[in-house]
Amino acid sequence: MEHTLVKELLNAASIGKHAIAKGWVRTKRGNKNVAFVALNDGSTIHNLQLVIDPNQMGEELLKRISTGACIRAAGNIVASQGSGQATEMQVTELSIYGEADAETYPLQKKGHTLEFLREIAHLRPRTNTFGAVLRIRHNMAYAINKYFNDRGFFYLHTPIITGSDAEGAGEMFRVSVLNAENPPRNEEGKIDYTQDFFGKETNLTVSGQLEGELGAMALGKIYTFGPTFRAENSNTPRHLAEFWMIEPEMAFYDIHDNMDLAEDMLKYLIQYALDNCKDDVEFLNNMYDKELLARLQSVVEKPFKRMSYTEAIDVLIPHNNQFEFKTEWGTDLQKEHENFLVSHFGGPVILTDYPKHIKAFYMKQNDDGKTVRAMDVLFPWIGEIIGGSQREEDYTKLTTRMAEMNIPEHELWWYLDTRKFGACPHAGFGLGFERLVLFVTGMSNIRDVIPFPRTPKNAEF
RNA sequence: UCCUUCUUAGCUCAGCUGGUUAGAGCACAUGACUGUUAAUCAUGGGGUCCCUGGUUCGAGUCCAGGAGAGGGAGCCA
Repeated sequence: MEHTLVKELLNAASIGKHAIAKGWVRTKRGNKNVAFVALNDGSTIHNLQLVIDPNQMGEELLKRISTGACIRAAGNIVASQGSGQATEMQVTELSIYGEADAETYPLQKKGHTLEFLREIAHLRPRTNTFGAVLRIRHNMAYAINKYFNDRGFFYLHTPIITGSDAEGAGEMFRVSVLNAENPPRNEEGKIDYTQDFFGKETNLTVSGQLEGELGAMALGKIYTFGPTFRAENSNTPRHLAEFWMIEPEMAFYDIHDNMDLAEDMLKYLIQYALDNCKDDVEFLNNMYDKELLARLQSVVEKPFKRMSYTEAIDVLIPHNNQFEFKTEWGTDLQKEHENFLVSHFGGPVILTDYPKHIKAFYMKQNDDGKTVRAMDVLFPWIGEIIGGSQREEDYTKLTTRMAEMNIPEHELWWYLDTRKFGACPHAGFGLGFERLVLFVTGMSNIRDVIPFPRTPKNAEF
Protein backbone atom coordinates (compact mmCIF):
# COMPACT_ATOMS: atom_id res chain seq x y z
CA MET A 1 0.00 0.00 0.00
CA GLU A 2 1.59 3.18 -1.21
CA HIS A 3 -0.57 5.66 0.66
CA THR A 4 -1.72 6.27 4.22
CA LEU A 5 -5.35 6.80 5.24
CA VAL A 6 -6.41 10.32 6.13
CA LYS A 7 -7.67 8.95 9.44
CA GLU A 8 -4.08 8.10 10.39
CA LEU A 9 -2.53 11.25 8.99
CA LEU A 10 -4.79 13.37 11.20
CA ASN A 11 -3.30 11.69 14.25
CA ALA A 12 -0.62 13.78 15.97
CA ALA A 13 1.63 10.71 15.89
CA SER A 14 2.00 11.27 12.14
CA ILE A 15 3.71 14.64 12.61
CA GLY A 16 7.20 14.65 11.16
CA LYS A 17 6.56 11.79 8.73
CA HIS A 18 6.65 11.90 4.96
CA ALA A 19 3.40 10.51 3.59
CA ILE A 20 1.24 9.98 0.53
CA ALA A 21 -2.48 10.70 0.63
CA LYS A 22 -5.12 9.82 -1.96
CA GLY A 23 -8.68 10.99 -2.00
CA TRP A 24 -11.35 13.36 -3.22
CA VAL A 25 -11.26 17.14 -2.96
CA ARG A 26 -13.96 18.65 -0.77
CA THR A 27 -12.96 22.32 -1.07
CA LYS A 28 -10.10 24.45 -2.28
CA ARG A 29 -9.39 28.00 -1.18
CA GLY A 30 -6.46 30.37 -0.93
CA ASN A 31 -4.58 33.07 -2.80
CA LYS A 32 -1.56 33.64 -5.02
CA ASN A 33 0.86 32.50 -2.37
CA VAL A 34 -0.84 29.57 -0.72
CA ALA A 35 -3.69 27.19 -1.50
CA PHE A 36 -5.57 24.92 0.88
CA VAL A 37 -7.27 21.73 -0.24
CA ALA A 38 -9.54 19.76 2.08
CA LEU A 39 -8.99 16.11 1.14
CA ASN A 40 -11.32 13.29 2.15
CA ASP A 41 -10.76 9.58 1.48
CA GLY A 42 -13.75 8.14 3.28
CA SER A 43 -11.73 6.71 6.17
CA THR A 44 -13.08 9.38 8.51
CA ILE A 45 -15.47 12.28 8.46
CA HIS A 46 -12.55 14.68 8.90
CA ASN A 47 -10.51 16.06 6.02
CA LEU A 48 -6.77 16.30 5.62
CA GLN A 49 -5.69 19.87 4.93
CA LEU A 50 -3.20 20.02 2.07
CA VAL A 51 -1.05 23.16 2.06
CA ILE A 52 0.13 23.91 -1.44
CA ASP A 53 2.53 26.53 -2.80
CA PRO A 54 1.06 27.55 -6.19
CA ASN A 55 4.43 28.80 -7.44
CA GLN A 56 5.97 25.41 -6.78
CA MET A 57 3.11 23.19 -8.00
CA GLY A 58 2.02 25.33 -10.92
CA GLU A 59 -1.17 27.30 -11.28
CA GLU A 60 -2.36 25.21 -14.23
CA LEU A 61 -2.32 22.03 -12.15
CA LEU A 62 -4.02 23.77 -9.22
CA LYS A 63 -6.77 25.10 -11.46
CA ARG A 64 -7.73 21.54 -12.44
CA ILE A 65 -8.05 20.52 -8.81
CA SER A 66 -11.64 21.47 -8.08
CA THR A 67 -14.31 20.13 -5.73
CA GLY A 68 -14.85 16.43 -6.47
CA ALA A 69 -11.51 15.77 -8.20
CA CYS A 70 -9.54 12.68 -7.17
CA ILE A 71 -5.90 13.40 -6.43
CA ARG A 72 -2.67 12.05 -5.01
CA ALA A 73 -0.58 14.25 -2.75
CA ALA A 74 2.80 13.58 -1.15
CA GLY A 75 4.57 15.66 1.45
CA ASN A 76 5.46 16.08 5.07
CA ILE A 77 2.88 15.92 7.85
CA VAL A 78 3.35 18.91 10.17
CA ALA A 79 1.49 20.46 13.07
CA SER A 80 -1.13 22.78 11.61
CA GLN A 81 -0.77 26.54 11.97
CA GLY A 82 -4.52 26.92 11.55
CA SER A 83 -7.06 26.21 14.25
CA GLY A 84 -9.33 23.73 12.49
CA GLN A 85 -7.06 20.68 12.60
CA ALA A 86 -4.10 19.21 14.46
CA THR A 87 -2.06 18.19 11.44
CA GLU A 88 -1.72 19.14 7.79
CA MET A 89 0.38 18.12 4.80
CA GLN A 90 3.00 20.40 3.26
CA VAL A 91 2.64 19.16 -0.28
CA THR A 92 5.75 18.50 -2.37
CA GLU A 93 4.21 16.31 -5.08
CA LEU A 94 0.74 16.55 -6.56
CA SER A 95 -1.04 14.66 -9.32
CA ILE A 96 -4.58 14.16 -10.53
CA TYR A 97 -6.30 10.80 -11.05
CA GLY A 98 -9.62 12.21 -12.21
CA GLU A 99 -10.88 15.74 -12.66
CA ALA A 100 -14.42 16.83 -11.79
CA ASP A 101 -15.74 19.58 -14.03
CA ALA A 102 -16.73 22.37 -11.66
CA GLU A 103 -19.56 23.52 -13.94
CA THR A 104 -21.35 20.19 -13.91
CA TYR A 105 -20.26 18.36 -10.73
CA PRO A 106 -23.48 18.36 -8.68
CA LEU A 107 -21.98 18.48 -5.19
CA GLN A 108 -21.06 21.89 -3.87
CA LYS A 109 -19.15 23.08 -0.88
CA LYS A 110 -22.40 24.22 0.64
CA GLY A 111 -24.96 21.92 2.13
CA HIS A 112 -27.60 20.16 0.07
CA THR A 113 -31.04 18.98 1.05
CA LEU A 114 -31.41 15.26 1.67
CA GLU A 115 -34.14 15.19 -0.98
CA PHE A 116 -31.74 16.51 -3.62
CA LEU A 117 -29.05 14.05 -2.56
CA ARG A 118 -31.49 11.17 -3.05
CA GLU A 119 -31.61 12.12 -6.73
CA ILE A 120 -27.83 11.74 -6.95
CA ALA A 121 -27.48 8.64 -4.80
CA HIS A 122 -24.45 7.61 -6.86
CA LEU A 123 -22.51 10.63 -5.55
CA ARG A 124 -24.00 11.22 -2.13
CA PRO A 125 -21.60 8.85 -0.33
CA ARG A 126 -19.03 11.61 -0.93
CA THR A 127 -20.86 13.95 1.44
CA ASN A 128 -20.11 14.23 5.14
CA THR A 129 -23.59 13.06 6.08
CA PHE A 130 -23.64 9.93 3.95
CA GLY A 131 -20.05 9.11 4.76
CA ALA A 132 -21.03 9.17 8.43
CA VAL A 133 -24.23 7.16 7.89
CA LEU A 134 -22.54 4.52 5.76
CA ARG A 135 -19.64 4.08 8.17
CA ILE A 136 -22.13 3.68 11.04
CA ARG A 137 -24.15 1.24 8.94
CA HIS A 138 -21.05 -0.86 8.37
CA ASN A 139 -20.18 -0.81 12.06
CA MET A 140 -23.67 -1.92 13.01
CA ALA A 141 -23.52 -4.82 10.54
CA TYR A 142 -20.16 -5.88 11.93
CA ALA A 143 -21.34 -5.52 15.54
CA ILE A 144 -24.40 -7.68 14.87
CA ASN A 145 -22.25 -10.53 13.59
CA LYS A 146 -19.84 -10.06 16.48
CA TYR A 147 -22.61 -9.96 19.09
CA PHE A 148 -24.14 -13.23 17.97
CA ASN A 149 -20.87 -15.00 17.27
CA ASP A 150 -19.55 -14.13 20.73
CA ARG A 151 -22.68 -15.67 22.25
CA GLY A 152 -22.65 -18.98 20.42
CA PHE A 153 -25.14 -18.19 17.65
CA PHE A 154 -24.59 -19.51 14.13
CA TYR A 155 -25.16 -17.37 11.06
CA LEU A 156 -27.73 -19.25 8.98
CA HIS A 157 -28.25 -18.25 5.36
CA THR A 158 -31.90 -18.62 4.55
CA PRO A 159 -33.09 -18.49 0.93
CA ILE A 160 -33.76 -15.26 -0.94
CA ILE A 161 -36.08 -17.01 -3.38
CA THR A 162 -38.90 -18.83 -1.68
CA GLY A 163 -41.48 -21.28 -2.94
CA SER A 164 -43.97 -20.64 -0.18
CA ASP A 165 -46.28 -17.67 -0.03
CA ALA A 166 -47.69 -18.53 3.36
CA GLU A 167 -45.35 -16.51 5.51
CA GLY A 168 -48.03 -13.89 5.83
CA ALA A 169 -45.68 -10.95 6.25
CA GLY A 170 -46.89 -8.98 3.26
CA GLU A 171 -47.17 -8.75 -0.53
CA MET A 172 -44.39 -10.53 -2.41
CA PHE A 173 -42.35 -9.89 -5.55
CA ARG A 174 -42.76 -12.72 -8.06
CA VAL A 175 -39.64 -14.37 -9.42
CA SER A 176 -40.19 -15.79 -12.89
CA VAL A 177 -38.40 -16.41 -16.17
CA LEU A 178 -41.63 -16.94 -18.10
CA ASN A 179 -42.35 -14.63 -21.01
CA ALA A 180 -44.25 -11.80 -19.35
CA GLU A 181 -45.83 -10.76 -22.67
CA ASN A 182 -47.28 -14.17 -23.42
CA PRO A 183 -46.89 -16.66 -20.55
CA PRO A 184 -47.78 -20.33 -21.05
CA ARG A 185 -51.23 -21.18 -19.74
CA ASN A 186 -52.83 -24.39 -18.49
CA GLU A 187 -56.23 -25.83 -19.36
CA GLU A 188 -57.94 -23.52 -16.89
CA GLY A 189 -56.37 -20.50 -18.62
CA LYS A 190 -54.15 -19.72 -15.65
CA ILE A 191 -50.42 -19.08 -15.93
CA ASP A 192 -48.65 -22.45 -16.00
CA TYR A 193 -45.86 -22.15 -13.47
CA THR A 194 -44.90 -25.79 -13.92
CA GLN A 195 -43.04 -24.51 -16.98
CA ASP A 196 -41.25 -21.83 -14.96
CA PHE A 197 -37.63 -22.10 -13.81
CA PHE A 198 -38.41 -23.80 -10.50
CA GLY A 199 -41.47 -25.65 -11.76
CA LYS A 200 -43.66 -23.72 -9.35
CA GLU A 201 -44.57 -20.20 -8.43
CA THR A 202 -41.72 -18.47 -6.56
CA ASN A 203 -41.21 -15.13 -4.87
CA LEU A 204 -38.59 -13.06 -3.10
CA THR A 205 -38.55 -13.77 0.61
CA VAL A 206 -40.47 -11.60 3.06
CA SER A 207 -38.85 -13.28 6.08
CA GLY A 208 -36.32 -15.97 6.84
CA GLN A 209 -38.03 -16.89 10.08
CA LEU A 210 -39.63 -20.20 9.15
CA GLU A 211 -36.33 -21.54 7.79
CA GLY A 212 -34.62 -19.95 10.79
CA GLU A 213 -36.71 -22.12 13.09
CA LEU A 214 -35.49 -25.20 11.23
CA GLY A 215 -31.92 -24.09 11.94
CA ALA A 216 -32.60 -23.39 15.61
CA MET A 217 -33.96 -26.92 16.07
CA ALA A 218 -30.66 -28.35 14.91
CA LEU A 219 -27.96 -25.85 15.84
CA GLY A 220 -29.56 -24.42 18.98
CA LYS A 221 -29.15 -20.72 18.41
CA ILE A 222 -29.03 -19.17 14.95
CA TYR A 223 -29.51 -15.79 13.35
CA THR A 224 -30.18 -14.65 9.83
CA PHE A 225 -29.04 -11.32 8.44
CA GLY A 226 -29.97 -10.70 4.86
CA PRO A 227 -32.12 -8.81 2.40
CA THR A 228 -35.89 -9.02 2.61
CA PHE A 229 -38.49 -7.84 0.12
CA ARG A 230 -42.00 -6.49 0.50
CA ALA A 231 -44.12 -5.45 -2.47
CA GLU A 232 -46.39 -3.32 -0.28
CA ASN A 233 -47.24 0.10 -1.65
CA SER A 234 -45.85 1.73 1.46
CA ASN A 235 -44.90 5.37 1.06
CA THR A 236 -43.50 6.36 4.42
CA PRO A 237 -40.14 7.43 5.84
CA ARG A 238 -39.94 4.08 7.69
CA HIS A 239 -40.55 1.52 4.92
CA LEU A 240 -38.47 0.11 2.07
CA ALA A 241 -39.36 -2.46 -0.59
CA GLU A 242 -35.90 -3.98 -0.11
CA PHE A 243 -34.46 -3.95 3.39
CA TRP A 244 -32.17 -5.99 5.58
CA MET A 245 -33.43 -7.95 8.52
CA ILE A 246 -31.83 -9.70 11.46
CA GLU A 247 -33.78 -12.70 12.72
CA PRO A 248 -32.40 -14.69 15.66
CA GLU A 249 -34.16 -17.91 16.52
CA MET A 250 -33.32 -19.85 19.69
CA ALA A 251 -34.22 -23.33 20.87
CA PHE A 252 -35.21 -23.57 24.55
CA TYR A 253 -35.87 -19.82 24.85
CA ASP A 254 -39.18 -18.66 26.26
CA ILE A 255 -40.62 -15.20 25.74
CA HIS A 256 -38.71 -13.78 28.72
CA ASP A 257 -35.38 -15.08 27.41
CA ASN A 258 -36.40 -13.60 24.07
CA MET A 259 -37.05 -10.16 25.61
CA ASP A 260 -33.78 -10.30 27.54
CA LEU A 261 -31.91 -11.04 24.33
CA ALA A 262 -33.65 -8.28 22.37
CA GLU A 263 -32.96 -5.66 25.00
CA ASP A 264 -29.36 -6.74 25.56
CA MET A 265 -28.65 -6.82 21.82
CA LEU A 266 -30.10 -3.37 21.15
CA LYS A 267 -28.12 -1.89 24.03
CA TYR A 268 -24.95 -3.61 22.87
CA LEU A 269 -25.34 -2.25 19.34
CA ILE A 270 -26.04 1.30 20.45
CA GLN A 271 -23.12 1.19 22.88
CA TYR A 272 -20.96 -0.14 20.07
CA ALA A 273 -21.85 2.87 17.95
CA LEU A 274 -21.09 5.25 20.81
CA ASP A 275 -17.72 3.59 21.35
CA ASN A 276 -16.65 3.05 17.74
CA CYS A 277 -18.38 5.71 15.64
CA LYS A 278 -17.87 8.67 17.94
CA ASP A 279 -16.88 11.25 15.31
CA ASP A 280 -19.69 10.28 12.96
CA VAL A 281 -22.38 10.18 15.64
CA GLU A 282 -21.19 13.54 16.97
CA PHE A 283 -21.33 15.03 13.47
CA LEU A 284 -24.91 13.83 12.99
CA ASN A 285 -25.79 15.04 16.48
CA ASN A 286 -24.55 18.53 15.62
CA MET A 287 -25.96 18.71 12.11
CA TYR A 288 -29.36 17.03 12.33
CA ASP A 289 -30.52 16.10 15.78
CA LYS A 290 -29.12 17.82 18.85
CA GLU A 291 -30.65 15.19 21.13
CA LEU A 292 -29.19 12.17 19.35
CA LEU A 293 -26.31 11.49 21.74
CA ALA A 294 -28.44 12.00 24.82
CA ARG A 295 -31.14 9.71 23.45
CA LEU A 296 -28.67 6.93 22.58
CA GLN A 297 -27.10 7.24 26.02
CA SER A 298 -30.48 7.07 27.71
CA VAL A 299 -31.53 3.92 25.85
CA VAL A 300 -28.31 2.20 26.87
CA GLU A 301 -28.68 3.13 30.53
CA LYS A 302 -32.35 2.60 31.33
CA PRO A 303 -34.15 -0.74 31.51
CA PHE A 304 -36.89 -1.11 28.90
CA LYS A 305 -40.43 -0.93 30.29
CA ARG A 306 -42.11 -4.32 29.94
CA MET A 307 -45.85 -4.81 30.07
CA SER A 308 -48.62 -6.87 28.53
CA TYR A 309 -50.86 -5.63 25.75
CA THR A 310 -53.74 -5.77 28.21
CA GLU A 311 -51.91 -3.56 30.71
CA ALA A 312 -51.03 -1.14 27.90
CA ILE A 313 -54.68 -0.85 26.90
CA ASP A 314 -55.52 0.00 30.52
CA VAL A 315 -52.94 2.79 30.37
CA LEU A 316 -54.32 4.08 27.06
CA ILE A 317 -58.08 3.98 27.67
CA PRO A 318 -58.17 6.93 30.12
CA HIS A 319 -56.51 9.05 27.39
CA ASN A 320 -58.85 8.01 24.59
CA ASN A 321 -60.15 11.56 24.23
CA GLN A 322 -56.77 12.69 22.89
CA PHE A 323 -56.51 9.92 20.27
CA GLU A 324 -57.86 10.02 16.77
CA PHE A 325 -58.52 6.29 17.02
CA LYS A 326 -60.12 5.27 20.32
CA THR A 327 -58.64 2.12 21.72
CA GLU A 328 -60.21 -0.85 23.46
CA TRP A 329 -59.13 -4.40 24.21
CA GLY A 330 -58.80 -6.32 20.94
CA THR A 331 -57.86 -3.53 18.58
CA ASP A 332 -54.36 -3.24 17.20
CA LEU A 333 -52.30 -0.33 18.46
CA GLN A 334 -52.04 2.68 16.16
CA LYS A 335 -48.93 4.78 15.76
CA GLU A 336 -50.37 7.41 18.09
CA HIS A 337 -50.85 4.80 20.81
CA GLU A 338 -47.31 3.50 20.45
CA ASN A 339 -45.98 7.06 20.59
CA PHE A 340 -48.03 7.73 23.70
CA LEU A 341 -46.66 4.69 25.52
CA VAL A 342 -43.06 5.46 24.57
CA SER A 343 -43.27 9.05 25.76
CA HIS A 344 -45.41 8.11 28.78
CA PHE A 345 -42.72 5.72 30.02
CA GLY A 346 -39.86 7.90 28.76
CA GLY A 347 -38.08 5.27 26.65
CA PRO A 348 -38.37 1.92 24.89
CA VAL A 349 -41.34 -0.27 25.79
CA ILE A 350 -41.74 -4.00 25.24
CA LEU A 351 -45.33 -5.15 24.86
CA THR A 352 -46.29 -8.82 25.18
CA ASP A 353 -49.27 -11.14 24.99
CA TYR A 354 -51.29 -9.57 22.18
CA PRO A 355 -54.76 -10.79 21.15
CA LYS A 356 -54.22 -13.77 18.89
CA HIS A 357 -56.40 -12.44 16.05
CA ILE A 358 -54.02 -9.56 15.31
CA LYS A 359 -50.88 -11.72 15.24
CA ALA A 360 -49.34 -14.42 13.04
CA PHE A 361 -50.31 -18.09 13.11
CA TYR A 362 -47.00 -19.39 14.50
CA MET A 363 -47.10 -17.55 17.84
CA LYS A 364 -47.46 -19.62 21.01
CA GLN A 365 -51.00 -19.58 22.34
CA ASN A 366 -51.57 -18.66 25.98
CA ASP A 367 -53.80 -20.67 28.25
CA ASP A 368 -56.42 -17.91 28.35
CA GLY A 369 -57.41 -18.84 24.79
CA LYS A 370 -57.34 -15.18 23.78
CA THR A 371 -53.73 -14.07 23.61
CA VAL A 372 -50.41 -15.20 22.17
CA ARG A 373 -46.83 -14.92 23.40
CA ALA A 374 -45.92 -12.07 21.07
CA MET A 375 -43.48 -9.33 21.93
CA ASP A 376 -42.96 -6.01 20.17
CA VAL A 377 -40.20 -3.57 21.08
CA LEU A 378 -41.35 0.03 20.62
CA PHE A 379 -38.71 2.72 20.18
CA PRO A 380 -38.99 6.50 20.30
CA TRP A 381 -40.11 7.91 16.91
CA ILE A 382 -39.36 4.62 15.07
CA GLY A 383 -42.25 2.73 16.62
CA GLU A 384 -41.94 -1.03 16.22
CA ILE A 385 -38.23 -1.77 15.82
CA ILE A 386 -38.53 -5.44 16.78
CA GLY A 387 -41.38 -7.89 16.42
CA GLY A 388 -41.09 -11.40 17.79
CA SER A 389 -42.63 -14.17 19.82
CA GLN A 390 -42.27 -17.49 21.47
CA ARG A 391 -43.31 -20.00 18.79
CA GLU A 392 -46.10 -22.56 19.06
CA GLU A 393 -44.39 -25.94 19.30
CA ASP A 394 -47.58 -28.01 19.75
CA TYR A 395 -48.46 -29.65 16.43
CA THR A 396 -52.20 -29.82 17.04
CA LYS A 397 -52.53 -26.24 18.31
CA LEU A 398 -50.46 -24.99 15.39
CA THR A 399 -52.41 -26.80 12.68
CA THR A 400 -55.71 -25.83 14.28
CA ARG A 401 -54.68 -22.20 14.20
CA MET A 402 -53.53 -22.52 10.59
CA ALA A 403 -56.90 -23.94 9.61
CA GLU A 404 -58.66 -21.04 11.36
CA MET A 405 -56.52 -18.59 9.40
CA ASN A 406 -56.90 -20.45 6.08
CA ILE A 407 -53.22 -21.27 5.73
CA PRO A 408 -52.82 -24.46 3.67
CA GLU A 409 -50.87 -27.14 5.50
CA HIS A 410 -49.38 -28.66 2.36
CA GLU A 411 -47.43 -25.44 1.68
CA LEU A 412 -45.66 -25.69 5.00
CA TRP A 413 -45.25 -29.48 5.42
CA TRP A 414 -41.54 -29.03 6.09
CA TYR A 415 -42.20 -26.43 8.78
CA LEU A 416 -44.78 -28.65 10.46
CA ASP A 417 -42.32 -31.55 10.47
CA THR A 418 -40.33 -29.75 13.19
CA ARG A 419 -43.40 -30.06 15.42
CA LYS A 420 -43.66 -33.75 14.65
CA PHE A 421 -40.02 -34.69 15.12
CA GLY A 422 -38.24 -33.50 18.23
CA ALA A 423 -40.25 -30.35 18.82
CA CYS A 424 -39.04 -28.00 21.54
CA PRO A 425 -39.95 -24.65 23.06
CA HIS A 426 -38.28 -21.88 21.06
CA ALA A 427 -38.52 -18.20 20.35
CA GLY A 428 -37.14 -15.51 18.08
CA PHE A 429 -37.64 -12.05 16.67
CA GLY A 430 -37.02 -9.83 13.67
CA LEU A 431 -35.08 -6.57 13.77
CA GLY A 432 -35.29 -4.19 10.82
CA PHE A 433 -31.68 -3.26 10.15
CA GLU A 434 -32.44 0.11 8.55
CA ARG A 435 -34.69 1.04 11.46
CA LEU A 436 -31.80 0.37 13.80
CA VAL A 437 -29.50 2.52 11.64
CA LEU A 438 -32.21 5.18 11.53
CA PHE A 439 -32.28 5.28 15.30
CA VAL A 440 -28.51 5.29 15.75
CA THR A 441 -27.88 7.99 13.13
CA GLY A 442 -30.84 10.21 14.03
CA MET A 443 -31.74 10.42 10.34
CA SER A 444 -35.44 10.93 9.79
CA ASN A 445 -36.00 9.12 6.47
CA ILE A 446 -35.14 5.45 5.98
CA ARG A 447 -34.12 6.23 2.37
CA ASP A 448 -31.12 8.04 3.82
CA VAL A 449 -29.68 5.10 5.75
CA ILE A 450 -29.34 2.61 2.86
CA PRO A 451 -26.99 3.34 -0.06
CA PHE A 452 -29.49 2.72 -2.84
CA PRO A 453 -33.08 2.71 -1.57
CA ARG A 454 -35.80 0.67 -3.27
CA THR A 455 -39.25 2.15 -2.81
CA PRO A 456 -42.46 2.20 -4.87
CA LYS A 457 -41.69 3.79 -8.25
CA ASN A 458 -37.97 4.05 -7.51
CA ALA A 459 -35.28 1.56 -8.50
CA GLU A 460 -32.71 3.97 -9.97
CA PHE A 461 -29.01 3.24 -9.46
C1' U B 1 -53.51 3.31 -1.14
C1' C B 2 -55.83 7.74 1.58
C1' C B 3 -55.26 12.95 3.51
C1' U B 4 -52.22 17.26 2.92
C1' U B 5 -48.35 20.61 1.12
C1' C B 6 -45.04 21.54 -2.66
C1' U B 7 -42.61 21.72 -7.97
C1' U B 8 -39.34 28.98 -10.69
C1' A B 9 -31.24 29.31 -12.53
C1' G B 10 -26.59 23.80 -10.91
C1' C B 11 -28.51 24.25 -5.36
C1' U B 12 -31.82 26.87 -1.63
C1' C B 13 -35.68 30.09 -2.33
C1' A B 14 -38.60 35.11 -3.34
C1' G B 15 -42.02 36.59 -7.08
C1' C B 16 -48.29 40.81 -3.92
C1' U B 17 -55.41 41.49 -6.20
C1' G B 18 -53.09 37.99 -13.51
C1' G B 19 -49.73 43.12 -16.61
C1' U B 20 -45.38 43.94 -20.69
C1' U B 21 -37.52 42.90 -19.96
C1' A B 22 -38.73 36.68 -13.99
C1' G B 23 -35.15 38.20 -9.08
C1' A B 24 -31.81 37.10 -4.61
C1' G B 25 -28.16 34.19 -1.93
C1' C B 26 -24.92 30.31 -2.77
C1' A B 27 -22.36 27.59 -6.68
C1' C B 28 -19.55 28.52 -11.33
C1' A B 29 -16.04 31.85 -14.47
C1' U B 30 -12.58 36.09 -14.34
C1' G B 31 -9.81 39.38 -11.23
C1' A B 32 -7.98 41.10 -6.22
C1' C B 33 -5.96 39.48 -1.55
C1' U B 34 0.81 36.70 2.49
C1' G B 35 -2.35 30.89 6.38
C1' U B 36 -7.59 29.80 4.76
C1' U B 37 -11.58 26.76 7.75
C1' A B 38 -18.91 26.82 4.19
C1' A B 39 -12.41 32.20 3.45
C1' U B 40 -13.44 37.36 1.92
C1' C B 41 -14.22 41.40 -1.84
C1' A B 42 -15.42 43.03 -7.07
C1' U B 43 -17.26 41.82 -11.94
C1' G B 44 -19.72 38.40 -15.23
C1' G B 45 -22.36 34.35 -17.65
C1' G B 46 -26.52 31.30 -16.48
C1' G B 47 -34.16 30.13 -17.09
C1' U B 48 -38.65 24.52 -21.38
C1' C B 49 -41.28 29.06 -14.32
C1' C B 50 -42.69 20.11 -13.81
C1' C B 51 -46.02 18.34 -18.19
C1' U B 52 -50.75 18.63 -21.04
C1' G B 53 -55.08 21.27 -21.86
C1' G B 54 -58.37 25.40 -20.58
C1' U B 55 -60.09 30.59 -19.02
C1' U B 56 -58.26 35.60 -20.51
C1' C B 57 -56.47 41.11 -24.66
C1' G B 58 -52.56 39.03 -21.51
C1' A B 59 -50.83 33.18 -17.18
C1' G B 60 -44.83 31.76 -13.26
C1' U B 61 -49.58 33.57 -11.00
C1' C B 62 -56.40 31.33 -12.03
C1' C B 63 -59.03 26.32 -13.38
C1' A B 64 -58.85 20.87 -14.80
C1' G B 65 -56.07 16.47 -15.57
C1' G B 66 -51.28 14.06 -15.17
C1' A B 67 -46.22 13.21 -13.22
C1' G B 68 -42.67 13.68 -9.30
C1' A B 69 -41.31 15.04 -4.24
C1' G B 70 -42.12 16.21 1.24
C1' G B 71 -45.13 15.47 5.72
C1' G B 72 -49.11 12.59 8.16
C1' A B 73 -51.99 7.80 8.17
C1' G B 74 -52.57 2.55 6.89
C1' C B 75 -49.70 -2.15 5.91
C1' C B 76 -45.20 -3.69 8.69
C1' A B 77 -39.50 -4.41 10.23
